[in-house]
Amino acid sequence: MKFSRKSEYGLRALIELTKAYNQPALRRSDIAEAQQIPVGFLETILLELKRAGILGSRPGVQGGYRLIKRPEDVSLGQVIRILDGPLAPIACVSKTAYQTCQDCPYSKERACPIQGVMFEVRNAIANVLDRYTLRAFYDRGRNGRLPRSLKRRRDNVPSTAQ
Amino acid sequence: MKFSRKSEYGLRALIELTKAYNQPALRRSDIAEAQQIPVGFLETILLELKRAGILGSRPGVQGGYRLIKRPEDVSLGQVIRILDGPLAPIACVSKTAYQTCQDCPYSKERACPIQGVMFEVRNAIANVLDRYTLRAFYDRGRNGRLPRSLKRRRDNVPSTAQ
DNA sequence: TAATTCTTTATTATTTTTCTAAACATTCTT
DNA sequence: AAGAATGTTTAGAAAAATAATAAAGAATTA
Repeated sequence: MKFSRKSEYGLRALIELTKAYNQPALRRSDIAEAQQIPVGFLETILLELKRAGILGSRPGVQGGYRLIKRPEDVSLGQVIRILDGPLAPIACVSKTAYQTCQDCPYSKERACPIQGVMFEVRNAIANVLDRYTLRAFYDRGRNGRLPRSLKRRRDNVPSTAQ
Repeated sequence: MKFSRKSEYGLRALIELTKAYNQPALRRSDIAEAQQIPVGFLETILLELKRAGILGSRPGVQGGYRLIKRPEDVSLGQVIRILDGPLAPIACVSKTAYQTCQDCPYSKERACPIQGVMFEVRNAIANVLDRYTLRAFYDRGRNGRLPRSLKRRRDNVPSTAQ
């Protein structure tokens, strides 16, 4: 259930771009260096984020990438969906990429004993990731804590699990 | 963020084995047929579940696999951890398989702007999966609904997301 | 026009997942 | 004790997904 390297790199690149919001564009090589990301791979990531309308770019001297949406208007869920695809742990509970499960022996979905749980998992993930925006990267001071306004509704239930 | 086929097959096999709880063992070929799972792959899955102490088995005539724990004592989270590994979306927020992120530029973890969110995601997933047990497969009648006793604490927040 | 930087496409490498095969061991029945 | 039915183990092949690289091209600025 890991996120891909691509999502991780994408988020880390967006940390840099959010810090530079409303400032001169960042070259991909600068981002790559700051976040230790292979520059060629970063390229494909930045372009996907650009096509999705989150980043803008300009070639040439003084060129580079910059965040063109307000940090508070970009949720981490959006970013991860762009780079990694649907959040749903199985296709038959995805809201935008729904597919019947291949080989699923339950023709009527109400009868599938797994679907309900997976739907809850999907919602639980989406509830967290759609609640956080890039603003969390922008606000974050040197102590690394979230601003109080974002701490509401955290379900910080203790667990012995992995 | 998909679960692997292995986890899906494992859960589906456990549906059959839970329905047959306290009844004669099921042959792997019967499970494979009922749930449309490649029998060779199923084999490795059943053996992992056996080594983890969830299933028992016996060779020979009348042999097969059976659930040796009570359905209510096996959470879906346990099953998925056995077959797919940690639930955490990145290693640095796993409780039992913690690792510092490779190439992470934040030496002090409190300073990583991503870790907090991912920790919440991990908890959100674990909260759902550790709350459901195989009992959900045992109880489930032909209407496919959960028994009322299991519906508590469901965070069924509507979302437009995938 | 030349330097800089993004853009696009293709391709390769690596890793993970999924699946198969075959020889072996155990249990039960007769 | 023999033989049939079934699980066990190991190795590894095949397929798919992920990660990374390369190279030629296009846009922008000075």
